[in-house]
Amino acid sequence: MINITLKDGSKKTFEPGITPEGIAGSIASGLKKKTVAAYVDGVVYDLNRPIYQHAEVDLITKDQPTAFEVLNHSTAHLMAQAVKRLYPDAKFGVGPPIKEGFYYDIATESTIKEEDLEKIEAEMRRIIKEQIPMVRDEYSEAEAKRLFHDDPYKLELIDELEDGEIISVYTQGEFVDLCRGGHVGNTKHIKHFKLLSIAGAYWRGDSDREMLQRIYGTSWFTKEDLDAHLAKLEERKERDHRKLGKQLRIFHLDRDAGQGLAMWLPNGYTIRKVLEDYVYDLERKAGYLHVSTPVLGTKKLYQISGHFDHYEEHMFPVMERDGESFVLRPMSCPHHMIIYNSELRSYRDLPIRLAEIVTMHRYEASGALTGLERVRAMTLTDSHIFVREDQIKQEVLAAYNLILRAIDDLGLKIDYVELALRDEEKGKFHDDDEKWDYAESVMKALLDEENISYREVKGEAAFYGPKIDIQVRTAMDHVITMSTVQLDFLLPERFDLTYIGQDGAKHRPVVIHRGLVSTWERLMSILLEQYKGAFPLWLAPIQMQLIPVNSEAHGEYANILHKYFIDKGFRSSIDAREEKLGYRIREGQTQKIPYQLVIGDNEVDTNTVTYRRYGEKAQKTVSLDAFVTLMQEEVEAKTKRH
RNA sequence: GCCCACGUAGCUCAGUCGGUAGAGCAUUUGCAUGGUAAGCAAAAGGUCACCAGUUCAAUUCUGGUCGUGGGCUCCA
Repeated sequence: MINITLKDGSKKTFEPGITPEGIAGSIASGLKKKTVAAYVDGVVYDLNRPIYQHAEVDLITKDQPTAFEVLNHSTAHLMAQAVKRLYPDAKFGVGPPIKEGFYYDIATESTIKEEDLEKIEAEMRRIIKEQIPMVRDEYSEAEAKRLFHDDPYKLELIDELEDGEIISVYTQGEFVDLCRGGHVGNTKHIKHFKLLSIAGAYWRGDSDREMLQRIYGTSWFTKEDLDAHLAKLEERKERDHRKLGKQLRIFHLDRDAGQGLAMWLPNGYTIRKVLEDYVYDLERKAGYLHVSTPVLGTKKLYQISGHFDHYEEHMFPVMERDGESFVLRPMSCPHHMIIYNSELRSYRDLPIRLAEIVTMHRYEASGALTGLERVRAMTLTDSHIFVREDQIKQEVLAAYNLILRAIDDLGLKIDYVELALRDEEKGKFHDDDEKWDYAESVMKALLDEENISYREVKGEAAFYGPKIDIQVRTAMDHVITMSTVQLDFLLPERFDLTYIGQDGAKHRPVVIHRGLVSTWERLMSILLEQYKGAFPLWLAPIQMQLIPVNSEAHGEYANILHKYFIDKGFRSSIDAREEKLGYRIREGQTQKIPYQLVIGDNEVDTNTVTYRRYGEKAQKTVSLDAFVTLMQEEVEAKTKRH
């Protein structure tokens, strides 16, 4: 007999060979139904994997995240079996569970088309009906290699396993796959799934290797969960900034204007200008000095900085004129270095915080371009802070706090903070271990002292130094780098930056690179998706729409109000067209204008306005002054509506 | 850049098993004048992304180019 200790501390004895399913069934039949797999001494066991030793067992029930992974992993296998039946030459790469489902990478001479997914789904249902058990076996490396002798992908994976690691193989009817597990034990446990899309994916994620066909799918325990997930995917399409950007006339892309070269339409530019003014003011109050520098610069400038050597492939090609080489700038750091050096600096001058709204151009791979999210011409509020070493901590922290403030004002949420460090890869980072060690230790110490929790990522640093990246999760569930604070000991050296210290000697300043809220392009895509196009009042391109009931009777008063609002600094519009009231209201609603004001006899007679807030059905009549106060307070509150 | 799919009016889409196309909304013009999500009618609007090939004939079939989308790679 073996002793099984359950999670709640209770102990039970079983015959050796008992399975997690058996343990669950011995406790309650309801539990058996809910159990998908189990942790046995910390290792995930299949529902039907026998246990032969004394062990601690923690049953994994359907409501746990691990259960979703197990289910989706098993569904990936189920799909692979179906694919193998339909495409006998198919070989398989990897097929893991992912956050919202699973995928499997497939190599076959045939091209699997979107319309084939239905056929594969049908075959999967057939296999479910066959109630095929998923049986786990353990192999030695040599045995496993014999088993998969005609599958180059599996052989490569086996080769990379640690020596001595147990190689487990799952047999599911005629289908055999190398796999770590765990699984749901039998195909009959898989019920509610859908294959979603087909895409290309490089083998091992390496763009030099062949491309496999990847099928994405998702699998759930209940039909309700599956339907809810599919509805969520639909809902995401409604939030897509490309769709909203067109509907609300925010930006425009045109093939003749250039791929990835977005044009801002009046509505979009209005929002951008509000953001620019907001950031300018925020920085001004935080002691930043604003500058402006050209979009074009010499190639030499970027050779001095080292950018050209590291990023030439991401820059537009060099232009030649008068025997000199020019490039479109991919960033502004070098210009700011030159500005710093344009006069003699004293230790008393530092820190010097230079800021600029910078337009820059980067050559992004054509396949990477996406709406406003990934473009080739972008504008961002960039800053370089020149400090003495003793000022690093206070200035990094101040920049960090400014970022927190801006993200909060925009109504966005930080997902996590990342500390990007270098790794050993040669040539990727500039070569000065002493400086690197120091810079990395300064960043770590600062985060630790301030109790900021963060994830360390090796190899993600800039070539000139470590960086703190602030990651935001978008409404589309993408994690993106919103803001960054980077420490740089390299560029000051390359540009020979100095200041005169208290001792009268020359010293080298340190540069802090700071990106506040990504680029306007990317920020706009995030805000569109975040607010589903219904912008908070302070950002809304049109804040109120005035609708006179009858333009003859009420048009004059409406016009007076309109001018009054404009004078007060609001973005007002008036719709006095000879159209039905309902028609004009509908149009304002589809444009998601925050306030609609209908002006009729009542309003003219009593000097009031009747408004309807976007998203609400109710109408309210208030005095003109009360309305203006309401608007001002809401603009002031930014995203925090009272 | 790579794999797959897609590209029809300003927008959203239908259609042509090869005989140069249609709807709704938007636009323009009449008529209607109204209290919270589409009043009625008419007109105008398209080299069916572009370039080749096959064919008596191509928007439709084939090839290429460009663009867009889903992914992969990349993202200072």
